Amino acid sequence: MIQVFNTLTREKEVFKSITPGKINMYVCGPTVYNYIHIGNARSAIAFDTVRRYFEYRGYDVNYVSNFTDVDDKIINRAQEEGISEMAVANKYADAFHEDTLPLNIKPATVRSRATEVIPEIIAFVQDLVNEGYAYEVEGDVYFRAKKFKGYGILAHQDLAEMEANAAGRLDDEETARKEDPIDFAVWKSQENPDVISWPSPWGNGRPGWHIECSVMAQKYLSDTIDIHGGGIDLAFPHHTNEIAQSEAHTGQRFVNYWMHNGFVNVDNEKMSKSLGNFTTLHDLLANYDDPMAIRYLLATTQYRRPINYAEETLAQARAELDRIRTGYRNLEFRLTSAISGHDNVIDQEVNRQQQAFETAMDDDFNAQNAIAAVFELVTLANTYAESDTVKQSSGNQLLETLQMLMQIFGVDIVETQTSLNPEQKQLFDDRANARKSHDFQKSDQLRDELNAQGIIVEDTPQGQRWHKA
RNA sequence: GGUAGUAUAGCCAAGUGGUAAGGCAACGGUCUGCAAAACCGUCAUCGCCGGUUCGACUCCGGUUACUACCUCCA
Repeated sequence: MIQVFNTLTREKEVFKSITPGKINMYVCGPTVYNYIHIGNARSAIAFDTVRRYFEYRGYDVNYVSNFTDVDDKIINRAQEEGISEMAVANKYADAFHEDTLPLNIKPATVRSRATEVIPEIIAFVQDLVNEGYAYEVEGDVYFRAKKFKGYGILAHQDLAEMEANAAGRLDDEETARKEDPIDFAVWKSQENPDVISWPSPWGNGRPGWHIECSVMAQKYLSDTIDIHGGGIDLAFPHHTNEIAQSEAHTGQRFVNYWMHNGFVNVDNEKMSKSLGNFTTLHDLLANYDDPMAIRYLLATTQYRRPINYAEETLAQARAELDRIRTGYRNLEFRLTSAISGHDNVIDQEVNRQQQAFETAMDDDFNAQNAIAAVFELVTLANTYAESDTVKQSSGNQLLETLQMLMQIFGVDIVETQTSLNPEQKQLFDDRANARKSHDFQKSDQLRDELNAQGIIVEDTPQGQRWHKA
């Protein structure tokens, strides 16, 4: 039984998919006008981890996400750089794929772009107009928020309050056009031939921000989907408006479980584009040599909690991950001289911790409790590796479990296989011989030499071993 | 102003009506020719003030601080 915190009800609810064994989920992707920042990465990782856990639990997950590839920011960027809107979108969509690869984020089952569903968007908007949920004003089409019963409940916003706030904020021109200040655009007029636009029944224009997600979720999934995810800031207005559009359109419930990830903060302050205090993943990866540590940090914090990002927290995450890697390596090496068979005590403990992991993750993806079970396995691996007799089967099972559980977080703890070059191999063997003949001066010198080449040599009761620094 | 969230050791962070998981760092010890790694051990009374209770960090009331959302934003 998996429990999921549903933003709509603000409660943990027992998760039940519409179709047994299958999950349809939609996650809001980035606007591709720049490299994604750590906050975007966190969102992608949070839902990738959710997806991986559901898959581990045997679900077939249909994961749909989008790229918003046409909006004001992209248009501005295109004009600044003197290139087309699509060139901007393509560049940063490619960068997204490139940068998320080292973070081990699984590709979406379907990754759609807004501009790929323009006909569907226009048809959707037309229907809203026909049904009286939307109206046209000089080429713009607005959604009548008030006509949709229950508008704002996702974010628990009070309509009257919103109205008061919206009235004071919007520029007069746009407010004047709308019937009501809280109405929002589903289609935006664009008659300037230098700016990208599509012909529509209301003249040339482009989609409003929220409409693409409603359209894609319906097109690639269904009228009612199991899970819709995104950053907590999207609850209002984006998801609020999606609900209004979709439910007005289909008459069906749009989403069963709304999941929202918490923010990444910098120095305890929100990281945002307007504050300019964001770090792009692109830059971070360029200056950091352990992408798995980034994944570890972002995946092992419960998805709804804020993460305070700093070099120090990343370093701490890396230290934790190193402990897991080392434990894995310790037992892996020990297994080279293990005997066949298995130990019931070990097997049972491995099983127990795996269950603890599942219990934790079942509880709204409580990653911190899950990782605690992983550390129990690490300690078990280390103590087992030090025992006099190690059985192949149990040792292997322990390692496989450790690897599998970390893979749910998208963290690969098995270092890629490398080998010593012939010279290093010679130094390594010479050192073993020097130690055998108690020539410690020489053996220490050889160890230093290898160390200088990034090869760490360690002695164990089973002989010396090495790994990369 | 409205609506939410958070406050647990030097740091990160679980948790629950019955005397505080896990990790990082630190310190002590074991192991080691020396290291490294590992292992063992030490390290908090849970923002503040009241209340309920046999008993609260956990429930209730109040209070303080920080953060977020209220049409740029993951």
